[in-house]
Amino acid sequence: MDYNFTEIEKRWQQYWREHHTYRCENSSEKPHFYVLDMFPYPSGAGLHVGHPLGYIASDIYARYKRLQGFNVLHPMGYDAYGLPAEQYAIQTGQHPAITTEQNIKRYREQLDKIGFSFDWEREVRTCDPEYYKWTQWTFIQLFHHYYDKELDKARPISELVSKLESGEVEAEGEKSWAEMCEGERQDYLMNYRLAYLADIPVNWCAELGTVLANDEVVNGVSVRGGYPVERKLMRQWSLRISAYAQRLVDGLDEVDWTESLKEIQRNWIGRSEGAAVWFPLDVPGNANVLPGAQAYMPQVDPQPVPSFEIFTTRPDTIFGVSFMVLCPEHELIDSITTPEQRAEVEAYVTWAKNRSERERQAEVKKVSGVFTGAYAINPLTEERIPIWVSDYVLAGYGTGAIMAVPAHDSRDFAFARHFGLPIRQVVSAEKDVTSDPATWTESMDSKTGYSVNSGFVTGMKVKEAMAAVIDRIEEMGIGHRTVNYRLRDAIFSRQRYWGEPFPVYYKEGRPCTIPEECLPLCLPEVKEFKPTATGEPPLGHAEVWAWDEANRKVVETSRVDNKTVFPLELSTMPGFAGSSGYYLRYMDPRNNEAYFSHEAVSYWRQVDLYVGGAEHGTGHLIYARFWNKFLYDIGLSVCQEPFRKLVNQGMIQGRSNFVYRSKTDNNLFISKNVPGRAENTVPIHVDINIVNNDVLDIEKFRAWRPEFKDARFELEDQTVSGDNKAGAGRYVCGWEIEKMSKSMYNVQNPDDLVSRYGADTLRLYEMFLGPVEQAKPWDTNGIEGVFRFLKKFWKIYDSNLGNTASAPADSSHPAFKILHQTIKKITDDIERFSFNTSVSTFMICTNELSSLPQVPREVLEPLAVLISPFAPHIAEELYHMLGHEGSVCAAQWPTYDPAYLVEDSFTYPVSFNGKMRFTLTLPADATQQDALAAVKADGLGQKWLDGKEPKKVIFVPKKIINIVV
RNA sequence: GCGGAUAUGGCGUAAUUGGUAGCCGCGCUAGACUUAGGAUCUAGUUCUUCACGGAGUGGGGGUUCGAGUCCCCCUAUCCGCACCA
Repeated sequence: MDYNFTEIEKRWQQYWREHHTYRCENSSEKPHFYVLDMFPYPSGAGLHVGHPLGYIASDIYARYKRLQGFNVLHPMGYDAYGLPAEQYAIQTGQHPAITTEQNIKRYREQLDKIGFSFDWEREVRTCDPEYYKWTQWTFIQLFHHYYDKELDKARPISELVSKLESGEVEAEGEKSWAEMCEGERQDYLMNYRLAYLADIPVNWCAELGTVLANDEVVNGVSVRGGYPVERKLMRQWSLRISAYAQRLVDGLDEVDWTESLKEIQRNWIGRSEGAAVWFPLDVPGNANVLPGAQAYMPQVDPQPVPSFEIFTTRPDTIFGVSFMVLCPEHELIDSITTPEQRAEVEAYVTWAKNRSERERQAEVKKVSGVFTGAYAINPLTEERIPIWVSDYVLAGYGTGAIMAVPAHDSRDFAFARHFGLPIRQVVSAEKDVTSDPATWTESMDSKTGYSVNSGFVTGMKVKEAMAAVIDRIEEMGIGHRTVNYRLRDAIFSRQRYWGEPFPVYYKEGRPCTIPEECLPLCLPEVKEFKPTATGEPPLGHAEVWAWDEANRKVVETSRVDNKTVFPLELSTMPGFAGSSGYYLRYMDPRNNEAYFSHEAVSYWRQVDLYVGGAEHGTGHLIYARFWNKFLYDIGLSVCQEPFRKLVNQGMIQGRSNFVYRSKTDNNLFISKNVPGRAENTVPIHVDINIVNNDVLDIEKFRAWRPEFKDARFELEDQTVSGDNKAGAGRYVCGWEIEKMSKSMYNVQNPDDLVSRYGADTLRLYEMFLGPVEQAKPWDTNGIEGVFRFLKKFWKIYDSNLGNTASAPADSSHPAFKILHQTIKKITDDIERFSFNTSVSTFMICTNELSSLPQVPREVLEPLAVLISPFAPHIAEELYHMLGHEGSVCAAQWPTYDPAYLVEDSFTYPVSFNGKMRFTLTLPADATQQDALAAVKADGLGQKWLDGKEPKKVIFVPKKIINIVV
């Protein structure tokens, strides 16, 4: 009987569906294990071969864990809100819900064909009101919580209110809590809420008509679509993720992720330790009349002095400050600029503010700036220091003001050189040795060496000097140790239609959340998906989009009277909203009373294994960790970190094929290795589906496109042979690794491969390609080998099942040793996610078993179980053929018996001076003396010893014999 | 510029702890079977040499009886961040 994968796969997929084989319960005697894939955005293009790579790996692990007796949660769902469906809607008028539904259906069909063991009864979709109810609910909680720095966790905002009322905490700013009216109090609290509304500089993408989060912008253009992004001040919802910066850094120490991904996150969070220092202004006036200045009270002469705060990571270099720089947005600029400089400063500020992000980033190397005419006083040296304005100082980091130490900061150095400002060396690699900075070509940024020209810290090591300067500054009351983070709050509003509506309405211009019991607040219908004529988001078109406070329901927009009926928020939430908590919802996906029950989360706790792409390092994986920590703070989540172990599957790149068209004859195509081809042809992409092992199917090529119907070919030389001459007498195509894309005709669709080779072959082949974490080009050239292996594997069972009815096999049968070696290797490989070597091990095992006259069923049975995580369909069929009634999923993972693996002899490589010369088989318990004697007795040994006595003999039992002569 | 990763036959890769470099597969070569092969099977396949041998894991140096593996320097490619003070 032949291996009929089509029939087998269809049958078992149906069996699994009918028997709910992969249904998973929330309680069990068994230990629990949660295996999760990053859920996909269901795009119109369907699944390509890159998607399943991670899914196959996690599926193998999930199946393996089940066989080992774990209760495994292995769900799947869809990140269904997003821009492409909405862009499509704008172009065609097709409602994104319909497009999304169709795409999901197609994804599901494609996924089902590959034989994954997902518990589909737990499926979630972020666009489903039953799901996004809880996204909205979380938003409401974020709105009503603030970050308590003392307790280092989120607390209800009502606690802050009572503290302010009781006077336990004093309101910062000009007015006390008692003096504020209700509106002012609400505005004040907005500075503390974890979800807050504020006028902030946002990344505005005009083409997409929306703002974007920092991780959605790369090099000044949007990640989706590559459209230009500009800086703009807008009133937007944000999440105060920066409050969690330290915990997000600390948490990385307790998760099992790759070091590179942890580094990406640490980089993104960008923690830096340093000092905040107040520099007094040498300007007439006092703090009260200088907007943007702060008052500080010098201890010597207790007069409040107007000053401003800077942040530095190099307090030790304070003696080398030769100018100060303010960002163009700094409040102080206006009040300190001298009349002579005013025109120039204003022109510069206007220019700098109008520059797009892209220009700014592209021209990072260009130095620009202007002197304000004002001076500050170095608090340690009492020197007068000029204050400049430049856009190399960023408004969003620190205080937007710096002390410039050109000798030891490359940016300050470039600025000083450009404007001819003094450069003073205050750090030296060697003690007391200085050089003239005028001769330098670059600054000395290193944090090693000794302080020089630095008053009381001169001679100290940099590290000591830093501490000493901070101590002095703290004594003087002009600064303190502090930590800054690069991580900014996440902009949470999108001016789009296809996203979660905010459960928010506006009363006198101030946001109120709708009652939790009224959730979900469903996405309304709109006539158009574009912004409104007045520039409002698409929800501005909705006819039924107002909140009737008294009746607690959504009513016609026209009924807004701002007395009982109020306007609802018109923005929607960003893509990362729905994906930030989906892993928790899977634990209890049909719960209508709560996000998830306490019982469910107490049972599953966290994701034990998360598989997905590293491209989410600065987006989803940060947001989800933040979301989870917040839910932890309010008592929902039970673990601080959501994803215990994370495996990043490598990106699958496309492998494009080319034909070479003659430059002089449009119908002539010259094969790759024809001499002179390179100079006389231009490469043209050709559909990879009409190329096999880089050999072009000429007939299919002629049929591919009308302009090629009369194509003529110059083929490879018939006579050459040998390596790399695959196509003698045929047309050989060139190839290149590129992004998988329609326009390059290199997209490989898994469905085609499944129908040609079967899902099991596809699964094995994707794993065989190389380590899961490694990026690799997709190349079908090797799939035949894997397919041949499965046929061979099948044949072992097919030819042995007839003759195994007899007595149990003798345990000395050689098949047992092969089996137990395989069990050991496969188990090890799965544990370390080395699935490519697993496939290779199965091949070796199959080759060895095939060479035996017969294989006992005591070997065939565990082997079927062993391969079932990798190739579940064939495993089910073989298991069934062996006489089992149920699914192989109910079997037990085999364990190896070391008794079968003991060797009574070992073949030693014998080296002379470290070079392997020959091998020698000795008993397993041979000693060094035995080994040396055997070498001396051996003919080859005598030859290499050449009559000399060995100087040294290295003998490592069961490893090597090395003789030094 | 900073941070991270990678580099092994014609190709994808293996070598888990410093111990026979190249397992497994593709491709290629020769042969068997066949009307035929994009089927199946057998043997071979790092380079060089008739052979004995020699060389060989991006390049250079080092540690070691022994290095693909450890250390130092360099090169190339990929990824992330990028005026973050």
